[in-house]
Amino acid sequence: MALGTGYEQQGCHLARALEVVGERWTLLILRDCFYGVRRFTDLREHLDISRAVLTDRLDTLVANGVLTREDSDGHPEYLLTETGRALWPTIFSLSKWGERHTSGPHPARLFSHAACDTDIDDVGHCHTCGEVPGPEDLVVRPGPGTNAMRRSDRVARALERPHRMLTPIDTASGPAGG
Amino acid sequence: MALGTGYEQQGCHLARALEVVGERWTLLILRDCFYGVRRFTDLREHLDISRAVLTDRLDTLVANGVLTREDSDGHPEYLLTETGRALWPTIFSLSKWGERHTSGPHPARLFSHAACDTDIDDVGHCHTCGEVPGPEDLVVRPGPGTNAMRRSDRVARALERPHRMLTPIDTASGPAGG
DNA sequence: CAGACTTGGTCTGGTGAACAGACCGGATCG
DNA sequence: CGATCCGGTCTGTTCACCAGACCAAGTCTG
Repeated sequence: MALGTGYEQQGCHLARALEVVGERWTLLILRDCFYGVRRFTDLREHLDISRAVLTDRLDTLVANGVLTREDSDGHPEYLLTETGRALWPTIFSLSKWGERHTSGPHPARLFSHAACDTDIDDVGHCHTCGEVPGPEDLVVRPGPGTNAMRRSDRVARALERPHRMLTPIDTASGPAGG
Repeated sequence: MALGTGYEQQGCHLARALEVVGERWTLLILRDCFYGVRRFTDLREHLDISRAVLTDRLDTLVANGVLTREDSDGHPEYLLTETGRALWPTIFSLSKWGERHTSGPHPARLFSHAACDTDIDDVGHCHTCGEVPGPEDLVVRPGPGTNAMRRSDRVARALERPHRMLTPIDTASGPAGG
C-alpha cells in the first residue's frame, strides 16, 4: 500500500490509483509488460529487482485486476488486463516527461504506429492517421538515447530490434550473457 | 530516491522520472500544486502528511527543478516550474485511470476549458476548441463523486467551488475547522 | 517589552518495507 | 540419478515512513 489508509481521507481517485500502481517498481514492471515481458524471471533479470518484491508487486497487480496470472506451458505468465492496458497513457506520458525533463534529450525508445509506420508524437498522436493508437498498435524500437543502456539481459537484447508492443518477447534466442 | 541506484542500470527515462516523482506522496503534492496550493501548511493539512516527509519531498522537487521555493510575504511558496507543469498529462491520466478502474464511477473533480466552459474528456481534449488545454487553461470543480471526500481543511473547502488551476487557493477565508 | 499563536520546519524513537542472498520444490535435461 | 532452470519463500540487515515532540522566527495582543 503506497499510502497506507490515507486514500480514504483523500477521497481522491489519484490516491486510490497510487495505492495500486504507486509502489516502488510497479510502473517499471508494467512498462515491461507493455513491451511483452510476461515471465517472472525475465522481469527479474531485466529490472534487477529482488524476488520477494517482484512477487509482492505481481500479487498486488493481479489482486487489483491489472494483470492476470495464467499458466502457459507449465510456467506462469503475467498478462495485462484491459484495466492494465488503460495505464498506457500514464506510463507513456511519464516516460516522455523523464525523457524531456530529467534525462538527456535523446529518447531511449521510439514508438511508431504499426498500421502506417509513423512515429507518434509526445502526446501519443499519429499524424498520418490522426488518431492516438493504443499500445497494441505500436511498435517500439531503440532510439538515439539507447546507448545509455548497457544491460545484457535477454529482454534488453530482444528489445534491440523493433518489437510489436504486447506481443511476447522472444527470450529463447540465447543465454542471458553475451 | 524511489529506486535507489537502479535507474543507472535501467538507462530508462521512466526509471529516471520515477526517481524524481515516484516516491510516496509526491504526485499528490504535485496535484495540489496544480490546484493552486502553494504553502507548506496547506499541503500538510490537506494531505495529512508528516512534516518531515513533506519537507523531504518538497526539497527533492525543488532540487530537481519541478518546484521553485519563493518567498512571498515572508512565507515560502512552492510553485510549479515549466518542468513541473509538464507533469499534468501524467497526473491527469493516472487520476482518470483511478476513477475508471479502481474507484467508483463518479469523478471527484471535473475539469473544464476556461476559454469555452466545455468539460474536457478522458484524454484531456476539449471538443469545442479541438485542442488539449494545458492545466493553466482549466477550471476544476467538484464532481458527483465528491461526497467521498469529507475533509474539512482549508484547501478542501476552497475546492468546493470552481477554481482556476494554478491560481492561488484562497486559504484565508476562514479557520481550518468547519 | 511579555506572552500566546502561527508558520515552517528539525529531531527522535518505533515500525514496516526493501534489499541481498540463502534456500526450496517441481520440472526438465542429459 | 545428478544438474539446471524456474518461480518462488525465508531471513537478517538496512532504510524509509510515521507520529509526535521540539524549536526558531515572525506577529499579534496588551
